[in-house]
Amino acid sequence: MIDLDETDRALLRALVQDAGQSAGALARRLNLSQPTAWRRIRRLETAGVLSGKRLELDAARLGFGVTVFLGIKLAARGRVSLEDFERAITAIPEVQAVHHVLGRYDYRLRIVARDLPDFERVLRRRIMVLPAVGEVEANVLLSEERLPGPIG
Amino acid sequence: MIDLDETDRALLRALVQDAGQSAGALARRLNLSQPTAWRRIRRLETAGVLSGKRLELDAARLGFGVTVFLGIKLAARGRVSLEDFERAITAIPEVQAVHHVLGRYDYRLRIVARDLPDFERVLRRRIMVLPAVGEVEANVLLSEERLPGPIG
DNA sequence: CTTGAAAAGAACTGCCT
DNA sequence: AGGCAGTTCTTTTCAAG
Repeated sequence: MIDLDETDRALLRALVQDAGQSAGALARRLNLSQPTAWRRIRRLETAGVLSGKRLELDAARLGFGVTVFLGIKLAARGRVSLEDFERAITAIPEVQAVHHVLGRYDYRLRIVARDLPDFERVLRRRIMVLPAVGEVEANVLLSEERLPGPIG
Repeated sequence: MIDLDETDRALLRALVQDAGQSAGALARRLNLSQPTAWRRIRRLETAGVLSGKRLELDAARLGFGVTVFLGIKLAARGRVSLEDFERAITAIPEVQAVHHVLGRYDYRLRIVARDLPDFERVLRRRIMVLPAVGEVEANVLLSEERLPGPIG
């Protein structure tokens, strides 16, 4: 764990919103010299704070109009191997994210599908057929907003 | 909605995993010329498929060791304004994402906190005090894995 | 910590197949 | 559509105040 000053926080805040900005552009925005901004960013990368740049895709424009969050409680019967379940679930192409969680459910999945019939196919033929699956709860995504979070 | 050939898909697959690659680097990887790769990426940007590059932060290294998913059902009493609720919830610094969903819950939040006592503070003093909040369910994140999804 | 400058590389443009 | 060669701009690195 590293500690940041206000300038570091400002850099992170700017980069979390748009990672496509150059060190030079950030320097101008924050009234820093270009080498200073560049060195600070490099320091954060080296410290492992910046884990990577990821591309955000517009799923709807690619024909995937439906996003569903699934909560899954594993079946209690028998010894269920978490590794086997995770292997099976990550092999489903429509699964975008797998969260192992504590609480009412054991896993929380983010799934995309072309439309609701397509989602039903994924649910019935890919998810429900897994022997480990117990209770399932679904939430269909209407809209989402990402926020900077407490770092910024 | 746009349709992609195999080359576009390969480009997206590469970029989803690491958005920090230049058009030239991608061209070499996929046996394309630099201008071709560049033109295709630009075409995808113009079409709105690439909605942006976001920086992924390692929350734990920044001192935020706890991530919790909250499902919130709005209170039925009175007319609850979704806009008011969204305004209040997005003003909480610890909230990283707000999903408006259909199903057992109305909203699904991703929240980060320094530790469990800190999360309890956020839950009690920030979330539960909102008049619109009805039923709440929490899932503490143990581990997560992001996958390319069906586009790649 | 800054400026200035040079080397490297990326982005973009026309022209040609 | 795809590629070649070239120009322009930015990033990155280094040297010096």
